[in-house]
Amino acid sequence: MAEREQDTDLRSRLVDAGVELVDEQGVGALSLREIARRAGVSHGAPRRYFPTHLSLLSAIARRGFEGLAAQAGAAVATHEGEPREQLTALAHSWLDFALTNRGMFELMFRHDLLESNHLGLRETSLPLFATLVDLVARARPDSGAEPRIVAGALWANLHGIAQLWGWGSLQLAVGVDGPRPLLRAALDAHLGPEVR
Amino acid sequence: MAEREQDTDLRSRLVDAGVELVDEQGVGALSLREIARRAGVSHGAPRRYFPTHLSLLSAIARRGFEGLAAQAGAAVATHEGEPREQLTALAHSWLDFALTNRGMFELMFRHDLLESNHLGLRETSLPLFATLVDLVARARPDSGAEPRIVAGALWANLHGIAQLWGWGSLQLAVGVDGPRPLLRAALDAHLGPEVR
DNA sequence: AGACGTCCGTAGACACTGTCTACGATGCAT
DNA sequence: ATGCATCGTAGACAGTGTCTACGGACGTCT
Repeated sequence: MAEREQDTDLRSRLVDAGVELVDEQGVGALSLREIARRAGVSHGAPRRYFPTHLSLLSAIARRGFEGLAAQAGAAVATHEGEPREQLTALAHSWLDFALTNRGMFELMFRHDLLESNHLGLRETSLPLFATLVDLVARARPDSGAEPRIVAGALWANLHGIAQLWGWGSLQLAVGVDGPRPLLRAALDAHLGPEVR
Repeated sequence: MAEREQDTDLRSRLVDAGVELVDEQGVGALSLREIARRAGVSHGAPRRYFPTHLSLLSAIARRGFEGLAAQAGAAVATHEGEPREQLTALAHSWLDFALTNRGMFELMFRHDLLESNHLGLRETSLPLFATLVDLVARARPDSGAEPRIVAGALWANLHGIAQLWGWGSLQLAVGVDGPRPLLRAALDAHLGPEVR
């Protein structure tokens, strides 16, 4: 009859509550006091573990980064040895994450709500970008372009599609039924047309 | 000795104050009361013209969209008849706007702060996208790809570069001195390598 | 066993926010 | 001059993040 997750430490309970909350009601619902209420404690309690509102939000966002990194890593692992396939799998995984966990994805890139130092950007985003560079280098070894540049542009493209599609700017203008054609166009553009 | 813009109507004075404010102090400073203070009126005054905080922010953002559209239009007009040049000019203009007016640019795409219907999205963003589609179609007439798709992907790419570069995620990972190489890579990718 | 000290959460205050409502003041039309 | 509509003021209300003082529970040492 013990109330759920009542006996674990408050620190992770708060983050759990925040993850649920952003999932159900979006970024706007992530007030410090609402998270505390959700966790069943008073509004001053979080201060013991998170000195500021932003630090709590950063911890919540970190969960998102970890989830995304795991999901993307799994997608890359399924097509070992085929860089091009790995890249498309990575891209699709990223987009799926953005469209499935909308609130969390928005939070993760609302850098005005995050402590850009403490957050899991260095620890999760950078290695992920490193593998992206590596995959790009192996997917098009003949090209003279610098892989870092291509990877950066591709990353921005991917992010832009996820973002713009997420809030409806693209389906209005482009008029397709899903973001997949855009993703394919971006991949073809940055990696060269697919060989088959 | 008349205080500057004291005699114009309050409606536009409020928007002016907001534009200045977001320029100087960023999106976070755009509270209703602070804008009212800046315009020299009480905190209840804006309600006469803007029923809600979001509607005022939307009016401010509209100024940004108008400015961006004007700037981009001018850039396109300088290279009439050369679609490829027009596209690169458009892209550079867009990026310049994003990096010069950082606060405004952030506001313009914070759709949680904007009334997505009333705002100048339909009136400014859509025609701009239409010219983008047109330019893409003329810049690569031989390609079999649908111009709308290519234009959508390119626009997402452009937006992604502006956004990611704006908050420093890219220069950290890619390690170049400016966003220009990324822009060039994106244009080359989506439009095919430049002929010279 | 008793006293002490540290940890952890509560509760209240403060300044600030957006929204709403009641109230004047101003100027124009009849 | 009288009425009226327009416009801005001022106060209240619920909500927010941060800060500080307080209480209670726990373990350790003498």
